[in-house]
Amino acid sequence: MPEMPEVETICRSLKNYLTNRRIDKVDILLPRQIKYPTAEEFAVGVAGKTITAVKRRAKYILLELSDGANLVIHLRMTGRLVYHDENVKAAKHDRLLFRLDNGATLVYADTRTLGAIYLLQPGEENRVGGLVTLGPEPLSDEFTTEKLKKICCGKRAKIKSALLNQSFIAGLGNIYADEALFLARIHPERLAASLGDDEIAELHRAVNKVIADGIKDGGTTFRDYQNAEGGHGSHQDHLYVYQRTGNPCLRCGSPIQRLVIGGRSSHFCPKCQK
DNA sequence: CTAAGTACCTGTCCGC
DNA sequence: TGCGGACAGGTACTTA
Repeated sequence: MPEMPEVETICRSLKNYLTNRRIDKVDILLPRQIKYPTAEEFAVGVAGKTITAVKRRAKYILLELSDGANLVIHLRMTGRLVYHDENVKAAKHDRLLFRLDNGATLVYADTRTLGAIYLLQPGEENRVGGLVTLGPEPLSDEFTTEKLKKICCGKRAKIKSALLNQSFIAGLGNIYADEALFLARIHPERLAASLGDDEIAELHRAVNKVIADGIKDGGTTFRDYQNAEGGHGSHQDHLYVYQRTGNPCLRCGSPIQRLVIGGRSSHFCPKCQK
């Protein structure tokens, strides 16, 4: 569900709520969401530890603990992290309840249960493959036009699929990939290697803009996404193509079309995007 | 190595 | 009303 702007929004709030809070204990309602170590070891490992920092890498949330361990959370499609002031009881889709030293509860809820949670001790950072192989992030110094050119060069994959590959660029998901391609006027089925220098430059600018706009709007809420306060974002009101199939292109008025590319639905303007 | 297809889950919506 | 199928902000695994 959440892409980089949604995860960034959540992390900015969590930083305020969680920094220097101690986890008294964790109630694990669905052990299989913990991928490493075992649920029992996880519970023992976090109990009594203080959260010293809240960080984000791509779509991963990292809670740094006082013993040097890292509590790593990936929300996948429907994961949510919501901070409650009180000692709440478990609701329908709640999977983990972190009880904090100030009486508050950090709730991890996940309808589809696809999310992944890890506790990594110092030296175990490589346990999470997806974290190790991440490419550069939009808006970072490493994500330059030149870098994007190198990423696309020689790739026979369609540009839409390439944008979703986290080892190429880290943080884009299905919404923002479609939005960036619309802004750059590039058809999602174009092969990455076929893009010219000017198109690469446009795409680089577009990726940075859609991600920055998404963060400014506090993310995109379609159904499941909630921020750390349980509220929603507003970027769904400013989308160009995503989930706008049949509606007029905001640039030329042509009906937006939908295609399945790499198993993911893709939305684009057949007239503007070449 | 790259690229594509499938599995993992639950819930909602739409057509028959 | 029920039932089947398509679909949903993602990634890991298998196959070619």
